[in-house]
Amino acid sequence: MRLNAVNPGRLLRAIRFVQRGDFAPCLGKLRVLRPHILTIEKLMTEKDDSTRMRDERLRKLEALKAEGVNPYPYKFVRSDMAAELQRRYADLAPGVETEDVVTVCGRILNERNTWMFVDVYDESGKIQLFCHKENLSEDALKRLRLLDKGDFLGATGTVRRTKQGELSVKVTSYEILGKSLQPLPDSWQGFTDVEARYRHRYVDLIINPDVRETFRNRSLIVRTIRQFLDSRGYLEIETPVLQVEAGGADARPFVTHHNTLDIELYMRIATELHLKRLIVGGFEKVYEIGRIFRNEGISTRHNPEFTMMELYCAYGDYEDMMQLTEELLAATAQSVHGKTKFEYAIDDKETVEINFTAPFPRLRMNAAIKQVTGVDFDSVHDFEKARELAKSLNVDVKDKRNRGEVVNEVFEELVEHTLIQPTFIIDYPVEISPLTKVHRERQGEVERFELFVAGRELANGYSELTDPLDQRKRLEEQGKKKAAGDLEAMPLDLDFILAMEYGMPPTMGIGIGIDRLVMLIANKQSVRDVIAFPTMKPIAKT
RNA sequence: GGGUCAUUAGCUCAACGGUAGAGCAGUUGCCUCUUAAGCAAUUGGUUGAUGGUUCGAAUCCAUCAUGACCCA
Repeated sequence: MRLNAVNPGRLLRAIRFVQRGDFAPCLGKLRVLRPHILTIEKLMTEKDDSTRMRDERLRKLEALKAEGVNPYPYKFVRSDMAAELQRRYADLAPGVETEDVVTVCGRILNERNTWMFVDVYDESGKIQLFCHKENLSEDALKRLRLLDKGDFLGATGTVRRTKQGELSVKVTSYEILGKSLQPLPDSWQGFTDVEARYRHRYVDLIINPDVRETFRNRSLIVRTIRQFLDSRGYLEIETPVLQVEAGGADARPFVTHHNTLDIELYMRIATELHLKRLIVGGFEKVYEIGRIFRNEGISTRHNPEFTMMELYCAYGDYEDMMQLTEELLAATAQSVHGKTKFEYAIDDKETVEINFTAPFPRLRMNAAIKQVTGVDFDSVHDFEKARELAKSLNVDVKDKRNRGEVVNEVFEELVEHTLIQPTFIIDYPVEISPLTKVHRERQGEVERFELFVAGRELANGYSELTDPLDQRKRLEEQGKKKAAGDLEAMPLDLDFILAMEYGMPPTMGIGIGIDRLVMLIANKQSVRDVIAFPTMKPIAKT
């Protein structure tokens, strides 16, 4: 270790060597250290910038308390929201003062001219406070200096519009409603660090108005779906998250443990099997908007927990289901945009207008593949030939075990990303659809559709398999896959089969990924932008 | 899982082998005035972590951590 470095950080490391007793290499240089000892001691005792800023706010907090002010009071009664005032006084001319007294409250995000002008934001928007010395007591004026950006404030005063045209409340009294101890990011430069925004979403929400907008839209979309379905007589019923077997989809579940039963439980990967039990039980229209958990990778398109809407309706088939889906999706787009067409940025370069106006085109999977590649899988019936064909298209199918998986892989690899406008891909291979009725006309296929928009899967629906004997056979096939090491294969849920043996009416069903739907309608490219608190790796403690 | 890039003050970013800087925020004055925005002064850093190379590392190398993008 050489000690002629003057960087305090390096010196500190040198000190550690000395503390360890390893000072032989630096004996001759100790004299160099002496002038820096003070710097080092300062470094070791002084706090970093963020702590000092917090301390500054703590100082103000104590000062407030010393003056008998409770910086965290119990309640505050306001007369008006900011946006309501902006509406009501939209025609008030610059420079005009009213005698209307209002009381507002919100978070301080900006201040100008040493607390003479204070921008307060409530959930609806902004209102400026005008704190002039002629309206405030000397104490109140002085106490303004104990405020910080980020504090919650309530204020009473008269409404006026300043000469510069800003609607303001001329403050006669104010009250601190919640002291902030943390400095907010710079409001002009913004808060752009993606990781920090997800980890500290509350700060993101304070600083970035479009983030609040996104979650308002998300709520609106979910509410629209509920209203749409409720008005058609659908019943929302909650099904278990904790299950002994996690079935209904191809995915690896999260495993958890029940202490008193001392058993492993799985978190659901779909709501399908329980909602269908409800159809057996006599409900004819059921749905659930619920959290699903899949133990998979994390990416811009995948979060381990996400929200899915699943719906089942007796006596309908997949054709009826597609029709309902079109109407439902049109309604969600309408609720946010007021129309069924909207812009979506597929990537940095390309923005398209997505058209959610019903009806969406239907295209058989094999026809879609033929359209893109020129290859017609309708005429290929055996596994080996299908595999050869896929290889000729440069699609890797070495881990595929049957013709259906190969065809699906070709579709996902080559066709899926080309489907920009809403398109129903219909008639899937039977091997990859263990819960779907076989096609009434076409051998080897099932009555299943998936809806693709902007190159991504958005929904998945079928004419539900209701034949218990066929169902048992198909799940036994899955069991073989599982035994062969496929971790995503479905388990054999014997109670589900038993339920079906009691008899089940023809049923249509669908699952719609709510997060992906919100991404589309809110024009977001990452699923983390539409999940308030996305799953993050914990930061390693050092 | 693989590749590329990123990580420097509270925030947004410079410095790319030679004394770690700016703007904003913060603090202290003065000023009762404003729309990024009054004026002036000023504090603030173990450059993500750990090792290594070097006379000298924010900078080069290795490993790790976290994230973004692309691929699987």
